[in-house]
Amino acid sequence: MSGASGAAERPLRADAARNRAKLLDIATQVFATRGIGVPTEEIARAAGVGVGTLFRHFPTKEALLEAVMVRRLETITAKTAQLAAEAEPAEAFFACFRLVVEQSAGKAEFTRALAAAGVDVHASLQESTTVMRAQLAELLAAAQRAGAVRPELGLPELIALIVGTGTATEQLATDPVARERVFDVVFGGLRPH
Amino acid sequence: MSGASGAAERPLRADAARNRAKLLDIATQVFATRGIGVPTEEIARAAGVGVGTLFRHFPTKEALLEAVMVRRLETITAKTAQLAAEAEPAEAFFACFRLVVEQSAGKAEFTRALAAAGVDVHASLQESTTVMRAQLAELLAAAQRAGAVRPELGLPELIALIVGTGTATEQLATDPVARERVFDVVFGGLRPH
Amino acid sequence: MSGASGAAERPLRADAARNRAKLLDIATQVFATRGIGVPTEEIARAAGVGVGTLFRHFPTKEALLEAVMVRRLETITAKTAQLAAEAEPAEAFFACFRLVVEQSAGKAEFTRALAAAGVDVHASLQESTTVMRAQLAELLAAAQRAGAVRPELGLPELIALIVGTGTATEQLATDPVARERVFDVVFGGLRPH
Amino acid sequence: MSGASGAAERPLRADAARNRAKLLDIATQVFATRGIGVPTEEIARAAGVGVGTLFRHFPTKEALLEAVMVRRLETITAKTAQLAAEAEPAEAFFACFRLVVEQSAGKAEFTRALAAAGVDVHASLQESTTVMRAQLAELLAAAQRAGAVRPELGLPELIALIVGTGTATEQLATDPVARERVFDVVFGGLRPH
DNA sequence: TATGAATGAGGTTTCATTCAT
DNA sequence: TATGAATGAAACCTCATTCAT
Repeated sequence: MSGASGAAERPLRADAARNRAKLLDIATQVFATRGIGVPTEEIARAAGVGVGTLFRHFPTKEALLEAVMVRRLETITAKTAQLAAEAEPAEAFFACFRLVVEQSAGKAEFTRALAAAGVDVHASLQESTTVMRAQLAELLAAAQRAGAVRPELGLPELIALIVGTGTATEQLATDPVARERVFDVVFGGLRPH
Repeated sequence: MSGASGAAERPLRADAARNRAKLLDIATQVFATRGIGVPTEEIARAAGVGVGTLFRHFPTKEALLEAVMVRRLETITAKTAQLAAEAEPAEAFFACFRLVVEQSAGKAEFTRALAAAGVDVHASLQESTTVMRAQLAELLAAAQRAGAVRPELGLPELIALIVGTGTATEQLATDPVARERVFDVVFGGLRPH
Repeated sequence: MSGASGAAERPLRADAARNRAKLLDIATQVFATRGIGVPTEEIARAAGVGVGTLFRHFPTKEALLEAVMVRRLETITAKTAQLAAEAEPAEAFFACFRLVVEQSAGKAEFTRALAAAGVDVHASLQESTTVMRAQLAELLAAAQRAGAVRPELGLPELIALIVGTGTATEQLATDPVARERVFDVVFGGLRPH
Repeated sequence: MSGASGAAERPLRADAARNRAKLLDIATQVFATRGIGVPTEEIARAAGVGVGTLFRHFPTKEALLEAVMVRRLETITAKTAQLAAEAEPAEAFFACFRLVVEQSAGKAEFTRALAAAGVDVHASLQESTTVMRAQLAELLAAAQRAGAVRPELGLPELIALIVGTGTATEQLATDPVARERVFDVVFGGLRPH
C-alpha cells in the first residue's frame, strides 16, 4: 500500500507534479472563497502558471473542480478511517461527523457538490464518494448498535445532516462559540431521545 | 395601507404591473429550478415579454434576484406573523422554523442569499431580512421563556440552523419520511436536554 | 412565387435584415479572398457590426459558412435555370458549365465545399446541392441526347470536372487568355471524340 | 552522394537522420489525410518523438510543410525525368501528366500549395518547383513538336490543368472508372482538335 | 540531443445591458 | 411603453513555440 490512492498513471516530472499540486491547492482555496464562478485564468495566475499549464493538467474547468473534490474527499476518508480505528463507536461517530463538517466548512460550492454526490457525478468522483458513504454507513451502524444514535436514522439523512450542518457552521465562521452550540443541537438531536 | 413595503414610486399602469408580477413569478420559479445562472433572456421569454421590458422593471439582473427574494421574504414574514399570533409560543416557534425551512427548500441559491443576509445586501433586502430577524428573535425568546427551547441558543445560531436544515431537506426532496427524521433530529436537539 | 427562395421564417426587422445581408456579403468576400481561417471577429468588423450581432444571426462559424454557400448555390441555380430555359441543349450545357465554374472561381474553399457536397453536409446545404445536381443531370442528359457531349460521361465526373476547372482557372486569374484556353481544352474534351 | 538534394549542413547523426525521415513520412501522410490543421504535437506523437524533436528538425510548422512538399516534388521530378528519358515525346507527356496528378491526388492542401507555387514560396520550395516547371516546359514543347498536343497551349495553362485534374480526380477517389473518364476528357482536349 | 511541460496570444462563443424601432 | 437587435467584455479552450530537465 505504498502508493497513495490517487496513483498517477505515469511518474510525472518533478516540476509538473509541483505545478499540479499547486494548482489543486490554489483551486481548492479560490473555489472555496470566491465560488466556482472564478475565471480559470485567475486560478492559473494565482498558482503562478499560464492557462495552458492549467489546461494541460485539467482539460476542462469541470475536470479541475472534480479533481479538487476528489482530493478533498480522499483526505477526509483517510482521516475518517484513522479516527474510526482508534476510538469507541460512539466517540468515533461524532468525531467523524464533526471532521467531515469541518473539512467541508467554508467551501459552500463543494458542500453542494457533495450533496449532488449520489446523482450525476463522473467516475473518479463517484468512486471517492462511494468509499466515503461506505465509511459513514459503517460508523452509523456501529454507533447505533452501541446505543449512541437514534436507531431509526438512515444513511441518507445522516449525509443530509452533515451537509446541512456544514452550511450552518459556514455562516458562523467568526463565532466559534455559536458554532459549538450548533453542534450541540445537532449532536443532541442525533442521540436517542 | 396604500404604500406596501416596496413603496411604489408611481401607480404603474395596469399592464406594466401585470408584466412585473409575471416576471417575478417566472423568475422565482426559473431561478429555483435552474439556478441563478440562467440567461436573463430566457426569463423574459418564459414570461412572454422582451428583454427590454425585463430591464425596464429591474435595471439589473441582481435587482431582479433581489426582488424575488424580497417578495419571498415578505410572504414568509406574513405567514410567520400569523402563526405567531395564533399559536402557543412553543408550537409557534417550531411551526415557524419548519415554515421558513420549507419555503426556502428547493431554492438553494435563495438559501445562500438568505445566508449572506447580514452581510452585504441592498437596502430593500436589508429591510425585509431585518423584519424577519426581529420576528425570529421574538419567537425564540418566547419559546425559551416557555421552556421549550434551550436557553443558551442565540439568534445567529437559530438562523444558521434554519439555513442548514433547508440545505439538508433539499437533498431529501424525494423522500418525505427521511426529511421528517431530519426535522426530528433538529427539533429534538433544540429542546432543552 | 412572390417569396424568394430563402424565405425568412419571420419578417425580420429592416435593420436586422440589412445586417444579415451585409454579413453574408462580407463573409462571402472575405472567405473567398482570405480563406475560411479568418477570425470571426474580423468578418464582424468588416461588416461594421459587433461579434455579438454576427453570432445572433449565425450561431456558429460553420453556420455562417453554410449560409454563404447556400446563398451562392441559390444564385447559381437561379441563373442556371434561366440559361437552361433560354438556349439549345448544347449551348445551354456549355454556358452553364462555364457559369458554375466562374461563379465559384476565386473561392477556393467554397469550391472545396461544393466538392464535399454529396458527402456530409447539413440539411439546408444538402437541399441546395440537390437542386443543383438535378439541374446539372438534366442539362447533361439533354446535351448528350443532342450529341454534343460524350455519351459515356456521368454526373459525378461532370461535377468533378466543374470543380477541377474551377481550381484550374482560379490560378490563371490574371491571364484571361490562358483561362480561355483551359476552357477550350475541357470543352474540347467533353465533346464526342 | 554525400550532398543530397537538401544540402545537409552537417552529416547528422544516424538516429537524428532516422527521426527526420520518420517525421517527414508521417507528416506527409497526416497532412494528406487530415489536412494541414492537425496540431504539431499529433504529428510528433504519430512519429514517436516529442514535439521538441520535431521543432529541432523543422523550426516552424510551415518549415515542416515546406519540407514535405519539397520531398514530394523531388520524388515526382525524379520519376518524371526517368519517364521523359525512356519514352516517345507524346507518350512521355501524357504519362507525366498523369504521374504528377496522381502523386498529388488525395493531398488537397498540397495541391493548393503547388498552385501557389509561382507566388510566394520560400527558397527551397522555389528551387524544387523551378526544376519541375522546367521539366514540364520541355515535355510540353516536345509533345507539341510531335504534334500530340495543341500548339497554342502554354506552360501556365498546363500547370493549371494538372492542378485542376488533381482536384477533379480527388473527388472520385472511390470510383476508378469515373476517374479514368476524367482523364479521357482532359487528354482528349489536350490533343489538337 | 530528446523530451514533454510551460507559455500565452488568439479563436470561438455567451450574455448582461443599451438603444433604435 | 414594449420589443428584440446590437454591443462588447469576458469566458473557455487550443496550439505553435520555447525551455527546463
